[in-house]
Amino acid sequence: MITENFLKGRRRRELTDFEAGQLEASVDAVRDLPARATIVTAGEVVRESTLLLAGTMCRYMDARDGQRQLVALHVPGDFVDLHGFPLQRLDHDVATISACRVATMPHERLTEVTERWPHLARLLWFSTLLDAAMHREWIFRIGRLNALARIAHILCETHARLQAIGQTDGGTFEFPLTQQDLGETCGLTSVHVNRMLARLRADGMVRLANRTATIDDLPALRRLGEFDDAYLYLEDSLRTP
Amino acid sequence: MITENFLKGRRRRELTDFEAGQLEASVDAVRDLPARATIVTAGEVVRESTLLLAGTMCRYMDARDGQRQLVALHVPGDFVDLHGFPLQRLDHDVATISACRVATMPHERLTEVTERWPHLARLLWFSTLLDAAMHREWIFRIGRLNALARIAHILCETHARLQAIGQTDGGTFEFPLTQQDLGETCGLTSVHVNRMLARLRADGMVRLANRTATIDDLPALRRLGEFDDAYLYLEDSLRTP
DNA sequence: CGATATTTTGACATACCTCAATGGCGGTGG
DNA sequence: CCACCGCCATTGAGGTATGTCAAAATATCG
Repeated sequence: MITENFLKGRRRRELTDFEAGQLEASVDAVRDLPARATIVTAGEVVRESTLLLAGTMCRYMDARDGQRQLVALHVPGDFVDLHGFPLQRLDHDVATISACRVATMPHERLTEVTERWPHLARLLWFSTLLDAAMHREWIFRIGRLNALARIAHILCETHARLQAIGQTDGGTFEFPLTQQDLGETCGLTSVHVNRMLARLRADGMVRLANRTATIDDLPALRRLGEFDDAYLYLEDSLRTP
Repeated sequence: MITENFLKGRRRRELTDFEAGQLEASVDAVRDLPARATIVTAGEVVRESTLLLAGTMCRYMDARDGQRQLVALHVPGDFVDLHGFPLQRLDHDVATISACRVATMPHERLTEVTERWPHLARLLWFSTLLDAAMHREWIFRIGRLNALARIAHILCETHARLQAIGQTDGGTFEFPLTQQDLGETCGLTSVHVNRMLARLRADGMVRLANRTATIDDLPALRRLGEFDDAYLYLEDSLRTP
């Protein structure tokens, strides 16, 4: 089921079977993408939107000196470039991190569907505002937390999001980011990320290896990262107080 | 005209007179707020949305130790809490910086209007995605630029946004943020902001005084802050290449 | 199995923070 | 209208988290 993970585990997800069907019927292609492939470039006009079915993707911006800043990470169920539907063009690049499977929907079709079904339109709008809420949390993370806490925070976030779509096994989940990537999401160098990860490992909080993260002490990690999942708008049953 | 500045100067602003009228008719109150007043608290259920008519507002989040991180600044024409319409509750606080005038619209009314007029709905959606685009730029600014460039960047952004609504006089515009506030938007301490502002002044780029900013060398400031206004989605006539 | 990307480690540099004190400006009340 | 008070800006000295550069060790991929 293509829309299986869309808004899964979110509060107010009232996506009816009918609406899910409307979305499915809007899909014009399902494709497999290799790791490290760019699918949208900043400034380019976007004519379709991409729903991530499997794998990890990211959105990023480049500084003049070529340094990269990630502005979002995406997990299955996310529309990675739905912002391009109302905006028409994107201000950033979108790329895969791991190999991915995606479904695409033409914008014309989304226009029809949203004009016809205002409630579905509101759900799509809602999903883009979840991105915005995560953006805000990232501003907070980078602006106010130190390196150790930033890393703790993004790991908690990813764990919570994957848990919501049933892709965790206790504290273990796929995490295909390199330490370089992690640095680019946290505003740090890969060298410093490496040292901080060593500390988290030594303190018995998390281990990263083989593109897999294992959280050994979630409460401690959440405390350290000042992580409160309210901004993810999850169902109460998925939240940890 | 209450909606005068809404999406003013934005590419694809096709807000018709009729649509503007529908929005105006949705207003249930126009109010004046004092400076430094909080109007929405994180977690609270939001039942109306607020259009800023005059003054400067902000959205922010607090760290455990009480440090504050601004996540958005708002100028006239912005819906400061429209995210609360699809999200129902907000993950951050919303407050005034200067004294402000605002118009409020009940969510029930917005639901009616957007269900009836899908095109207007798309414009409202668009406006929330402008916020998201600015959020991304803030992530980039804080994650990748040094202190001097961060300050240059936010000043360029504010100048461009105020210029779009006709509230600049050449390089001069109202800027009611204290150096403390500026630090909270850039992830810096007020002491360091002070030193950086002194440098920008000495280099003949900007002066801040009396809640007023004066940009003396915009090209240099843009270069320094790596500022490219593409993410503001302005009409071509308002852009500087 | 070689080639390449990623992680790890060390030594050193620096941008930014912290603490603390002083000075200035604006707003308020008498 | 002046004087005071409080917020805000400014300056200095010293500390620290994080960056830079470089090399070695290890994992991954074809």
